[in-house]
Amino acid sequence: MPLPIEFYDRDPVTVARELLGTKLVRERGGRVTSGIIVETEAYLARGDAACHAFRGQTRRNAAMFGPPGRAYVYAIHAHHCLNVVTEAAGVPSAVLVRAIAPLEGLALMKRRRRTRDPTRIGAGPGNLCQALLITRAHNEWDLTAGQTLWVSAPDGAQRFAIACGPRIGVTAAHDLPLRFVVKGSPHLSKPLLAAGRGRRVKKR
DNA sequence: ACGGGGATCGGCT
DNA sequence: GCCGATCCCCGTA
Repeated sequence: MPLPIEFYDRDPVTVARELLGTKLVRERGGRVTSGIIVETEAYLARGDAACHAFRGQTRRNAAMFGPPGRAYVYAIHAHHCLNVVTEAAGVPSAVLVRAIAPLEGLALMKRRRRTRDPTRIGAGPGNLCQALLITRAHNEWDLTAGQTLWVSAPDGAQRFAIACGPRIGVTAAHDLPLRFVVKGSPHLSKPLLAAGRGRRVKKR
């Protein structure tokens, strides 16, 4: 069962934390590939200079201004990144999915990624989109419909620790701990920075 | 029409 | 750490 719209219609920090351990599923031509989400980042509607919506709505970020539970997919260099849109329409927040632990369709994902190492298949937002064949064609896709691309609750109950730290690859608002990971997962895009070990701050 | 930059990745030093 | 690939999008004119 896909997660319902109510799951997404909450603040992005809550959604980012609760997405950990859920299953991201891609179906194509009767074949399923999927993975457990192990790393996310929240992008806030207000006061977050790193958020794509910070300077208002454009054609690129329009999905973030739409209803919750839709995909926001954007291209960067030769890669794609998948976000889930959070909060009500008009409140432009989202959660970036940064890493998955591969689950179903491992052989197919290995072929798409051109690697045999399972820990590198879904490690990174561009990499997981390559593994699951997610492209800009999925921008604004309704993730609650349970077709082609969706998120579902994990099959069984599981316990894990959540850790947080600064977001990857952003210079603005680097002090905010808006990156969330399943502690100790071998599938993370990068190790979590220890407290006090963030990006060097310019001295004066 | 043009120029610059980016929520990345992988390879190299 | 640094750099290049590679391309879409955005701001400016």
